[in-house]
Amino acid sequence: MTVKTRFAPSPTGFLHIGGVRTALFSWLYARHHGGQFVLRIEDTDRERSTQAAVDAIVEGLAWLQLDYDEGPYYQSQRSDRYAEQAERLLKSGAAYHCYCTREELDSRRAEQTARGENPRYDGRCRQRTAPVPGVQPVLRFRTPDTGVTIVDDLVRGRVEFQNAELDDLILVRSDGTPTFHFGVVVDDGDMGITHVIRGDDHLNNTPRQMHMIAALGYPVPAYGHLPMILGSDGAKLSKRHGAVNVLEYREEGFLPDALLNYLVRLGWAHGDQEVFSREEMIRLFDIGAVNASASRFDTEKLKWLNQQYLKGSVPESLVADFLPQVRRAGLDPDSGPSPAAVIEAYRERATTLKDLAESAAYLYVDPPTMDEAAVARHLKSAIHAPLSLLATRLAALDNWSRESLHAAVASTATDSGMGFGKLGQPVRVAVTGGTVSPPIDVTLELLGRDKVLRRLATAVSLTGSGTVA
RNA sequence: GCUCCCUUCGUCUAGCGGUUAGGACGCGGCCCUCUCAAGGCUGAAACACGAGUUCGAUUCUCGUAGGGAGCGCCA
Repeated sequence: MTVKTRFAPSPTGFLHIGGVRTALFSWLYARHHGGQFVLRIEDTDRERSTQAAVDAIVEGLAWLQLDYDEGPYYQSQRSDRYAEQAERLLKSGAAYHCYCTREELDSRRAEQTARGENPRYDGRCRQRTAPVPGVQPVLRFRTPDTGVTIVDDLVRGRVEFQNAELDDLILVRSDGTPTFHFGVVVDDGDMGITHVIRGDDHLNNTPRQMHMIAALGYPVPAYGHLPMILGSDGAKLSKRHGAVNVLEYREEGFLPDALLNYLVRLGWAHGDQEVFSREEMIRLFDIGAVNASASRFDTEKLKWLNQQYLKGSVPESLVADFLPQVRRAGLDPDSGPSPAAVIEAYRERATTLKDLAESAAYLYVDPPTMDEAAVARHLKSAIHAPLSLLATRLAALDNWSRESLHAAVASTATDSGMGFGKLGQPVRVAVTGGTVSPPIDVTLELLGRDKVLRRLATAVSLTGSGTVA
């Protein structure tokens, strides 16, 4: 049997991080087994579905490179098929018309709740033979009253449900549109889905869907219900926890592989391994090893992983994602050194591409923003002469390379009777405006001769003016 | 309320009857060092509770407590 899984989001908002994890596990399962992965848009709720949300889903999956073999299918385009299957169920007696109004249903539910019962449809229209004039009926599925339904869940194990606890679900609304439950079942059947991997909020719906899918004559798929992802405080993940929209992670400068790597470790592990390439994820993923308990989203660990990926990447491969970050920081990429060189110098001291761009701002802005406290501390009159000597030597340097720059700084320090660090830090402040940057030779090389000489000259006059103690 | 699910360091997790309960993030310390990082070493930090089963429970069973989900003509 060829494995076929699907990701079936409803386009009522952006693609959130929990959805991505579901998509990832479903995709991994398919890829691991050499099967197929389908994208299906569940837009039966026309009111809340938007094209913008569909676009965000497609774009998010594309960014993460979670590729699908079929789709996107749209439930809104399959109405005829649902109507056809509804008719079949009605004819076979597996479904029936229900004329109860919403008001009646609501008040009965209220009574049941008041009595401490599980609010559920009482099945009274099962026996009805004649239509009720003036009422447009819904179609309900006749769920068995007795027996148990066993869900052999891929992640939960065996879960039993008493059929008597299950009520008759609505398949088709009074306006003729299919409900989510019906759409899912018909689609999974038609599309030949063999493994349904989804959030565990659907576990309770599973036995009823199994009955429906069997009544329709489809083979019942295997199910795997994934635990939720919570916010760092243990509450349901929401906007106040920071980014929940995947595309915001791109804007924040995270790499897609890092995000996927982080997500795959939420609820799943392979021994002590933390870093997984895509190929390793596919090869090692085992849905049977997925945890049953919910986990919290920890941005700190994501950042660490992102840095691991930054360090491990070839700088050139990050350029395309880096340039937009430079622009977003209000900087002009053309006013700085080669992007690959900046990435090379910074990738092990940045957690995201965004902060990489921000920390490198002095390479682009001329003159750089000066940190006043750093200036006061490091650019004192005592450093005037060494700085001046260094400026002279650098101006005479005919090879602007890391090695010769390092030699120039070192010899200047020696000749000035000071240690390398005593000179290095003032130079750093002079040319970057701050106290933090890559090694001084790398920094000077990156900045280039013009900027370095200009900035040193400024510092030389500043320290020699007598206005700084 | 009813049904179902979950419970190992702060967090993500390994463990699948006998372990000094391991790793990772974060946090502290030390080393390295021109700053910041990175890297190396290192420290603190967990089996929710109570009964069983067993020679022996983190591990198996049942309760309790605490979390979560579902109970819509939403998905």
